[in-house]
Amino acid sequence: MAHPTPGFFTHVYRLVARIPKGRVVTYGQVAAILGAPRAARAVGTALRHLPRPLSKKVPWQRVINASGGISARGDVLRAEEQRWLLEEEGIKFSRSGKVDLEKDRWSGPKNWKVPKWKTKL
DNA sequence: CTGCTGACGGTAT
DNA sequence: AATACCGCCAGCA
Repeated sequence: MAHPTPGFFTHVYRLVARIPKGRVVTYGQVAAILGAPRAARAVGTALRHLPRPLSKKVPWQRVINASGGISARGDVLRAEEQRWLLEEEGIKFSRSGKVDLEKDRWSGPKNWKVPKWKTKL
């Protein structure tokens, strides 16, 4: 079909693309905004598979974990780059490497319509 | 359909 | 504070 229903990953990319520079959101937040409050892990999976070409349009570095930290999960190189990119846009990290979510968290788009994607089960 | 795999998150230790 | 568990879930073999 010419207009296939966008999958979950696509919605993740579309939302992340709207995060303002200098602000951050958690994986769980992204999931909740998309209408799947328990799919935080799937959001992480989506970003892990972010197509190279899209990395220029999608500010993946602005998505962090619920503790305000960067999820390394083995990929230390990426983690370092992520922190560097965030500091580059003004985000400050505590001595323990945490972002101040109280101050830098983005609450999500205004007048947001929860999307729907091909559901399973 | 079954059974993995994670850039998660909450709880318990 | 740091680990360890465990439930969740979209994708994919």
